[in-house]
Amino acid sequence: MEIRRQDIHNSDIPLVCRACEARHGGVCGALTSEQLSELNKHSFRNRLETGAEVIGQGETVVNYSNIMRGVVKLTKVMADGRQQIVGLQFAPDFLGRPFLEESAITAEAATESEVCNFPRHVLDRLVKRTPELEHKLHQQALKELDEARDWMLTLGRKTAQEKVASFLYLIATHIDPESVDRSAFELPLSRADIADFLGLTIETVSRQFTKLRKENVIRIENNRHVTVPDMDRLMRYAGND
Amino acid sequence: MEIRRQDIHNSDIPLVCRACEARHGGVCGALTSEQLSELNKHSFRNRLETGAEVIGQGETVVNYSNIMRGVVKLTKVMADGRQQIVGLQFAPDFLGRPFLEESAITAEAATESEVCNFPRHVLDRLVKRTPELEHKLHQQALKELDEARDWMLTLGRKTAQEKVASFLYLIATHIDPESVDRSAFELPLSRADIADFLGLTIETVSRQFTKLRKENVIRIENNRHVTVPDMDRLMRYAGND
DNA sequence: GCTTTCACTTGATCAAAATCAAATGGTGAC
DNA sequence: GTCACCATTTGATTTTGATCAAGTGAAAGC
Repeated sequence: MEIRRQDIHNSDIPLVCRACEARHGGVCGALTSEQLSELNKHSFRNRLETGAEVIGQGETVVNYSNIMRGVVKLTKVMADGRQQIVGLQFAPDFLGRPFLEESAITAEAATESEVCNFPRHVLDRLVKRTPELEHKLHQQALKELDEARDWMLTLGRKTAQEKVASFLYLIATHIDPESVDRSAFELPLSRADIADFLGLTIETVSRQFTKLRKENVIRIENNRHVTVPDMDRLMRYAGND
Repeated sequence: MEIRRQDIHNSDIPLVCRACEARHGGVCGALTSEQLSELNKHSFRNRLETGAEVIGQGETVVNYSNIMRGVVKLTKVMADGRQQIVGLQFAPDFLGRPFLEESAITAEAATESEVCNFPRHVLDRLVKRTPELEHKLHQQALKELDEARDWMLTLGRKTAQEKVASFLYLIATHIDPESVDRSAFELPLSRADIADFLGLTIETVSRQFTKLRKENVIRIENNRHVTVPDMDRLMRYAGND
């Protein structure tokens, strides 16, 4: 089902939206120029330091957001502090759980990021009047569901080595959607975050990195910069044949 | 956001739909009587034996379904046969992944079940014309996403005992939505399926059942019938404080 | 009635990852 | 330059759950 690109004059579009990448890839692409103007009146952008919280588990949702730049992690915590990252969102993803007052997860910036926020009630009103917008949000939810289920297989059935390789493969294919060369990238997560994403400890993550490095599956510089000489080989290590 | 119940005369509704529970709880509730009649022309019901496959991983999706009765498990398999259940669907859930040709998962009956099937292209056409229907499907996708993320925490961070307790709690609260007394129920899954749902082996699942039984958290008869004397206690064993 | 089969349980041993502990290496403050 | 701090790595040991193997019990077939 192809979506017809709306023929809108750039001059009708709010200034800040014109150069926005999320406008075409993200949910704003479903809006007419008037709707965009309306939404823009209530929206504001902000920069997030690494670790800055967008919304906390159990808190009342005030805003939805579009990620303009950076990586946002979605986490769940248990009462005793055990933590699991249940999703990673990359620009230009929509951030938020429509139709619920209270957030079941914490969202926080994994890297220095920039987001564009809209009040929940404004977007909710817009969704009711704009089937195309609901369709976009529906597609986003389905994409996240597919990703969550893929990751459930990783969490439930893969070995530590396969998990770490799966993580590297995920980052390689998601960090920079435009880039042709996916063989070199910066890890957006610390070892502790990676452990929380994979259901492992930081020690095990570190050991598996060392092992993959010694087997020449990856090269690592400065802890964060990774090079993958053979992506298919990494994929095999990840158990995705 | 409350959805106005459509004021439809029963006489306009297809005979088979009149007594259908999924009509109000499920996606059909979003349809007018004409739309329901239209959809009904192309739909058919069938009974599924335990283990019967609704759709296989990698196959082309021909039908969507509503679960009328029973429990359907959604699984993913790796090339070497390792398997993970990534979702359990209970009546009257909608079954299917809108907008994708190829299924990323296998869906099969965990118990003897009954489903109502509609051809994909018929429902897809209806979705485009019926925002209310897309809204229902969107809500269903979001519900499944919430459940998937809850389960990711279970898979990634809980101990074997907490996992088994979490499974029992999940079944207790989902198997019979109408029932007030949730303290006695039949397990819809074999030990092997439970292991695949929890990312464990059958031996570990069995041992944890024995342990929970010895600690009087549950009682078990005939392997499948479970009684929970204290649901809050089970919840604590599941790590959900 | 007896055997076969299948699901489940129980026991013994093993291995993978967690835990506990210490070392390394880089960065920023002074 | 030195110190303090933090993230990461590496090493030793322990624990949890997997694996291998044998048993039990109930239902189905002959």
